[in-house]
Amino acid sequence: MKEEQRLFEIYLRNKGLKMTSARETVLQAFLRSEGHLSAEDLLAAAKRIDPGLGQATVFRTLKLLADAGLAQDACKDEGPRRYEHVYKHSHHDHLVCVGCGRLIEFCHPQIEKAQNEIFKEFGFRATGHRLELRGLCADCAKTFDLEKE
Amino acid sequence: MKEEQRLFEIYLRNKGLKMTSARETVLQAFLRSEGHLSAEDLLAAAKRIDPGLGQATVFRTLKLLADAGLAQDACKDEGPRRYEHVYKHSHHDHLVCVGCGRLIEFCHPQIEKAQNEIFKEFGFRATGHRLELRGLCADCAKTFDLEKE
DNA sequence: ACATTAAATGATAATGATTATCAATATCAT
DNA sequence: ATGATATTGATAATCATTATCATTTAATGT
Repeated sequence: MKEEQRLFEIYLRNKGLKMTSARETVLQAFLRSEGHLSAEDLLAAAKRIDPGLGQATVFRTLKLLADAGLAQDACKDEGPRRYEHVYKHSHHDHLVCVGCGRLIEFCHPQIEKAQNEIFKEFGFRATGHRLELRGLCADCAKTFDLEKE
Repeated sequence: MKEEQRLFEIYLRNKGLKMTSARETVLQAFLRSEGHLSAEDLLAAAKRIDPGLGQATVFRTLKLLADAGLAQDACKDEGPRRYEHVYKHSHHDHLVCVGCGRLIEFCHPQIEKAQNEIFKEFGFRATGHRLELRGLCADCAKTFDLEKE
């Protein structure tokens, strides 16, 4: 809990930015949450702490959190952008059903390894990666086949 | 060239939709293009074929193309959604520099293989995947380190 | 503590991308 | 050709995000 706050403070200081109560509120709301959340979600959560909080501040702070490496956006094709935790949250990739939207999180060390090879190959310093597999889950595949006939 | 058109026609027929000249125009424009293109890009290209074409039609048709499996969206975090070719275009993954935006396309058979294992493991029928590695290219990493001091 | 300076805030307007509406038109099966 | 229905382009509407701006707030130096 406190560790992330410290990281955020350090990040802000290095950038010549200020730690404000509004930013603290947003950070708290973010840390208490789980899963993929949009700016709107986070605004709602943060307003439960400070009802006077402005919407724009959430957007702004969310960007800072991402830049600070505490949040990253979880690539979703529809709707608003969604963020997820990075710090002290084990990395996972996504398997999503294009039929029903079911989302499975998985982790495949071999893939992670291969990715690092690629970063090295192109002389990149890794900052993140995102792997999204899309397909039909067993149930939806069944339904889909029936529709075809 | 013609093959994609046939596929699209079949797709439309199966869905009870109609092949119209507007859709043909959009498809032609899409097939002639390369790379990642937004709805706006495609509208511009399609208008060179038929200046009277409406913007909404491009959005609508692009969705159909994606649904038909001819296009898929190339996940980009900023700006409008962008689509890329699927059919008869070899799959590639993306390595993007968060500093300068440089985009490298690569292909790593081992990763592809591992992905198929995951689909199998969860009983999914694969329809697509997207892998995006993000980092700093050598040049930007250098600049970045200097800034810190 | 206090003043100073620059950044941050919330409200609101503005933008950009996408989607909904709708009357007129075009397509397909018959 | 005819009729049923999908499609069109124009426009308005919506959704997410960003810009603007007067006021407030935090960090720094005294």
